Amino acid sequence: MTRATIKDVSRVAGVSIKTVSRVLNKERYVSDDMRQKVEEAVARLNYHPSLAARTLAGKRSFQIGLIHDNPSPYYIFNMQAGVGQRCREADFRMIVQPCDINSPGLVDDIGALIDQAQLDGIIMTPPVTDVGTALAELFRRKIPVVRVQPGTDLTATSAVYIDNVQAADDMTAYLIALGHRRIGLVTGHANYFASSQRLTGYRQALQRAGIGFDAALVFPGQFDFPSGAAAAEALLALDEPPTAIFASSDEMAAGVLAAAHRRGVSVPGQLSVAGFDDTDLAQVVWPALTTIRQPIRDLGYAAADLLLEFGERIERRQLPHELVVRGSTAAPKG
Amino acid sequence: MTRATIKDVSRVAGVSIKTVSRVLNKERYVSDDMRQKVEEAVARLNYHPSLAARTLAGKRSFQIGLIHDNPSPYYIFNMQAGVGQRCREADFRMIVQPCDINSPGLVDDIGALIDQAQLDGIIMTPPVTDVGTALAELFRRKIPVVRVQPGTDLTATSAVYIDNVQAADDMTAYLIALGHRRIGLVTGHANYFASSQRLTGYRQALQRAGIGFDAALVFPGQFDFPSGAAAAEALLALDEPPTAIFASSDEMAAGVLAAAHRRGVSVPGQLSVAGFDDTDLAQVVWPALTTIRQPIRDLGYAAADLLLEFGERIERRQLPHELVVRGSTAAPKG
DNA sequence: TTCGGATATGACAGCGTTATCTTATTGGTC
DNA sequence: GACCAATAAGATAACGCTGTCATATCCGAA
Repeated sequence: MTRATIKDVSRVAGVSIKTVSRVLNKERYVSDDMRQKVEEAVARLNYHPSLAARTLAGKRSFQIGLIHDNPSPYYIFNMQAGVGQRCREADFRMIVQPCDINSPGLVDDIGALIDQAQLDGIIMTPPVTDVGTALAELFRRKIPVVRVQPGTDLTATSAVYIDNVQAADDMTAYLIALGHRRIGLVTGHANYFASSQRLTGYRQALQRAGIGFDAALVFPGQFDFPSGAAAAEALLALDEPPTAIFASSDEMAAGVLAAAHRRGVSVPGQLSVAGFDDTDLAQVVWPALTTIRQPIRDLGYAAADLLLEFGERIERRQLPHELVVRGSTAAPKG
Repeated sequence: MTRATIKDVSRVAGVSIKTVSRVLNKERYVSDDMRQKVEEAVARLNYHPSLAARTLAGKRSFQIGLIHDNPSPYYIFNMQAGVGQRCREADFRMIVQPCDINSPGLVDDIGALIDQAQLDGIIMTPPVTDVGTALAELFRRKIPVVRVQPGTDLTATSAVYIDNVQAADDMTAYLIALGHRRIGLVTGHANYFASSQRLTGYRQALQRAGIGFDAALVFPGQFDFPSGAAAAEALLALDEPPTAIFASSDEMAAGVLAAAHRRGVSVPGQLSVAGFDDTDLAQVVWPALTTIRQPIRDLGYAAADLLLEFGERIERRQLPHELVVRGSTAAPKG
């Protein structure tokens, strides 16, 4: 028993294959009578149209690509979940393509992907969003693109994002409100525009509170655990150490926690620690992290939605973030 | 400028399209002369064959599916990375399909996926591996299947796996060697066959050491953080609490750590804690977890390899696990 | 010298859809 | 009552490849 084709359906339903095609594609000018006959035949034969044939014959492939170079399992998992759900709703398929933004073959790989699979659209996540050569290639091919949290050419493509500046401002202001005056900041990887945005938000909140900016309290990180731990070691070794450390990712915040534990510094008693992202990690370390919830899954859903709803038309959508207070922050001593 | 087709290549190279096809598919009976001409033309035109056309015309689709219903971002991320890498090497594409093993539409969804995309093979991860109806559907379609860590019908399909019994035995024996006699066990979700296998390994090691099995020390978990914390609370509240707790996943071990922290029980001073998997998590909690390294990425790579190398032929491959000692375990006091 | 298998290339049908064009049929308007 | 637009359905040609079959050449053995 081989799989049913559109011809089988048309024979069983007693109509032409074009009519079957019309029903499948929800085109106009089909009588209810015909539609019903076709739908019955489809169900009876358990017919599923061949994507390959649809792609070859038509202009659409019913597939979109998700391109990323992101080492965070949590981020990718949730992004895929969001994009995947929207795809399922539209009966589209999601092709996931990890890549390496430093590879010389990056642009060719992306081009090959689009050519081979005839993708209907592309979603990119940071830091791929800001690779100029890759963007140029996509423009050349005139393929609809949605970028998640782009850092450059903001109006060149559709985009979904959160307000990183405001988010970092919120967290910093929260720590200030608790009574902290010396607040350390561990920044993120320089490849990510979000890193500098968060620094901006941090400075903005300090300034509003009339607290001077102290460059000695800002330490560069890579978004990962070791760099968070290293930054904390350095910050805690200062003559006048901070009473709170705001890390630009939960992973780095976990590193800060580990460094504090190692040094016998109690959290939040002697040191408040804050993260960013609200990944699963935030709730499985001890104490649980005060952090900024970034709706990664929703960002993915929204990205796919823009692609499917608007295609080439450029649209932008900002999603809300949220300050989540848990056990890792408290008022400073004294 | 529209994309190049095989006709363009054949024209530029001055050969028939069939010869181009032969070169592309690395078939026999092509002279070096021809091959070179074709390759030059392919490069010059930046030609990438249409997957849709290849799938429609040929017997293969150059796509395999990865079906999972697994809530662990880390597991999925690494599995995808492994499968994805092997796919890239073979110029195949990976279609990721999350699913819900409790959904009544599961079997239909899988069938639709295979029909629509004409997949060349399927990889399944636990617990989907052991859903009888889904397996039956795959057999009906005679599609090559590789299961990762299957729990039932072990010889029905190709499979890749680690020796869970031995791994749990190794960890338990290690704790015994440290001097522990009362060792708590937090088991995994009942849907996963690995859960009972690990219990078997635990009992096996106890028995070999002449330590009686105490059912009060075994607590059911769900592989997640809250259930680990709950289990630890219960175990630590016993009249005679264990000096070590072996959790069947790192997430649960993190829960155990949190419970210990909350109760002021020092780790590893008063309580040793061990996990399973060696996910990223193991190194970002404090203290870092002693655990069993499960080569998830390698399992994915091996699964794809079996599919691509052997197709329908049933093959099995066992991969090595590894005991990783970190700071969360030590000899018991006294 | 002849024959046959291995090697090398091409012509062309067909895969299962969608797109285009054509052909009714219907219903409202003047 | 004639005409035109809107509606409804079908016939058939692509789409870009692979599979099949036909054909040509080469080389070594009988």
